[in-house]
Amino acid sequence: MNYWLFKSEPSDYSFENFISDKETCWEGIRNYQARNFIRDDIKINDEVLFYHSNISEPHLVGLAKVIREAYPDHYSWNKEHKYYDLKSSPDNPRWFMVDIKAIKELKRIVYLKEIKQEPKLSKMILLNNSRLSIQPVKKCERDLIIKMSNN
DNA sequence: GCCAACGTTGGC
DNA sequence: GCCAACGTTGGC
Repeated sequence: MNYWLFKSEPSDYSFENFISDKETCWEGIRNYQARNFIRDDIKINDEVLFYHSNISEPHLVGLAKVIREAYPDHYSWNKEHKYYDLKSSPDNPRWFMVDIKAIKELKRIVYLKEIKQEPKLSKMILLNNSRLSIQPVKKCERDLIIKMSNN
């Protein structure tokens, strides 16, 4: 099983929204690196750390698991949709999504500030490529974050 | 709201 | 295939 971090701006889609939906398709990824993780690497039952970005105190807020592997992001060929891409089509989809299911809120929110202060987490992509919205997390990193959230 | 970092686009 | 211009992300 692998671990991932998914970012979302709470003003777009918060963990609270997600909890009330129970499940969601992770649509709208329009970055090739993130797309490749979705298409090639994210597997059923992988665990997702849900991160709130682009707010005053960015933080990890909850856990989810993958319940459906990559399938084409059909919004990408819907002209009405915000994430429409001229170059994507049903015959040749450029973008993909996975479905995830909410597991639970973390016992306690873990702030970016705390992650930065923890030397063992200094290699996290979160701290080194701040723009990647889907990123792998090492098991040891994930375990430490869970531990932090339980304290 | 600013702006650094980084990804994408397109002219050459 | 280079790289300037431009757009977006996201921390602050």
